[in-house]
Amino acid sequence: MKNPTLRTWPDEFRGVPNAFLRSALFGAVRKGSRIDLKRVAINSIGGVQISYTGTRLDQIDLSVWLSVLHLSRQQMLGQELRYKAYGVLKLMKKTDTGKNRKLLHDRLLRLAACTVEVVLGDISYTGSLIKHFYKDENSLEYVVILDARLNALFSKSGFSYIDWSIRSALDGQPLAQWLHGFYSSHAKAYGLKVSTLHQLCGSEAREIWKFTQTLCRAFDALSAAYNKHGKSFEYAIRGDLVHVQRQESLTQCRHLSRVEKTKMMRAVLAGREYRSSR
DNA sequence: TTCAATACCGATGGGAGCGA
DNA sequence: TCGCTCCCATCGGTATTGAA
Repeated sequence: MKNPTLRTWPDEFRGVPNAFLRSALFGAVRKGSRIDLKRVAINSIGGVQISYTGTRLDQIDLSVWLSVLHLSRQQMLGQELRYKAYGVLKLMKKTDTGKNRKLLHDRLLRLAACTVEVVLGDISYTGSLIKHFYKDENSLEYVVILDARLNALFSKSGFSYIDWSIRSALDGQPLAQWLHGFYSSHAKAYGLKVSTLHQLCGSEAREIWKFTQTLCRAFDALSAAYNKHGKSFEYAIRGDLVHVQRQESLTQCRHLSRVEKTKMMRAVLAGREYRSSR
């Protein structure tokens, strides 16, 4: 059987499975030591079940993984893919320094050494995020092999596009990056409790008020990043509820438009009055 | 283009202290 | 007791410079 390729997306976006954006798999955790987990259930919503074995992943791991996927998206999964560290760092908008190269190597190791079990309806995936990788010492290239079964996580409605410019603008702010991914995976944002976000993002803050402080800073940063890129993002925290309003992407507008059209047709067929919820 | 060393910056959570 | 502000330690990231 011929190996599949990933779905493709424009250069300014990155495709990410919703299961990963709506869970604490790539958490908004602080810098520093990472704990090792053994088949731990990861907090998630939307009917996604994830269990994880390996070193705790963070937003930098997600950026590295997305960069590898981006470079691999038009090539056959399951085959050797070759990249220079310089190219990957450039794609990640990181400076090409010894520290960052070591960081890249460590993150690739982490992504290759983990095991993720994802179940979403009739879709499931068990395996590492990078099947295999090594550094070719002759050509100084990284040789990466991605599991062909990863393709299952990129079903038509199972993944989202995230704006790479906005994500890059939030570098160094893991919670803001997590929020960006989370809200990018929803065509329409709905009210959520602060405590729910606290669990979903995998924050290590022990007290909710402390997390709320960080959350406000992260939302401010996210809002500024959206504005800088000519888009709007507004939030409000009322009591323990978080409300978000943002400018939807083109694909999400199309999706919402399809949903609205279906609702309208059903209402017309049933002889009911139709009111748009948008 | 690749790699390394160094100094400094800054995001994050922890904890002390304070007032209601 | 709770919620908040402020300060601090940690440690990953950046800037700069230079060599191969």
